[in-house]
Amino acid sequence: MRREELKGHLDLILLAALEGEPAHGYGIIRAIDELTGGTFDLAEGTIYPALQRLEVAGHLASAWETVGGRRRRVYRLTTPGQRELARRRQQWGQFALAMTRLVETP
Amino acid sequence: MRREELKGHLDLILLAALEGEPAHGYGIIRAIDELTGGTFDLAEGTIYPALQRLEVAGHLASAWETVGGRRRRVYRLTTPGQRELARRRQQWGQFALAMTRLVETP
DNA sequence: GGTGTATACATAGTATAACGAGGTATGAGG
DNA sequence: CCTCATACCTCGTTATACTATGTATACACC
Repeated sequence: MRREELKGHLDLILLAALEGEPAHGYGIIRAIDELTGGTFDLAEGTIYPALQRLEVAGHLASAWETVGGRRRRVYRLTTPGQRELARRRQQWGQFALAMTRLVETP
Repeated sequence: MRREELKGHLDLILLAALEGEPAHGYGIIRAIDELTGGTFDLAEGTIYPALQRLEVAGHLASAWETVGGRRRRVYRLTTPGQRELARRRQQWGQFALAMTRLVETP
């Protein structure tokens, strides 16, 4: 899938991915790939900078973990991040509704 | 609405706007604004270059018209443009479905 | 012990496209 | 005349997803 479409929606995806429980970048990539049946096969160069942006913005917080001898940076949703997630969810709903109105075959 | 979200979706919007009958840029802007209840209030600097891109790509064709003493550049959907519209509609469906799966509150 | 694969992180540079700001011109209404 | 709506255009900015590349560990296989 052409990735230009993702612009402006990636943050919502990542915040939503971390809603339930903390996770690390590589794991998020695979989870998204699996959940969407391969529709979103995100590059590492897409995810890692995006997670960093969200942490700088205060929406995520990270901590190092070691599992099976490998280091992971595990991200969790902060309280401001939860608010941001709600805000973006609503925004997505509005966007999708508008798109549907414009694009639906009458 | 933040416009970053539009990236990659504007072409679909414009092709769909021209599906029924030809229209001109300024009119398309107002039609989209009205249909979406103000959610998409697109700037002229967004629309005009986009229409030109689509014409260069062969998906639209344009002709000058004069209505009430004012010149309009009227765009119509070409046959390749209709195929492109169908393709992008399907793509949007896939995108929206994937987003819904990732973002829906469980 | 070497090779390949999956896991896991990171960054530097590029490309693209929507947008902001500015410019031009006509017609109608007061 | 002045303002407003109509109608077009273009240049420069900016945000951000992506490509390419590099690093390192664990594990299986021969």
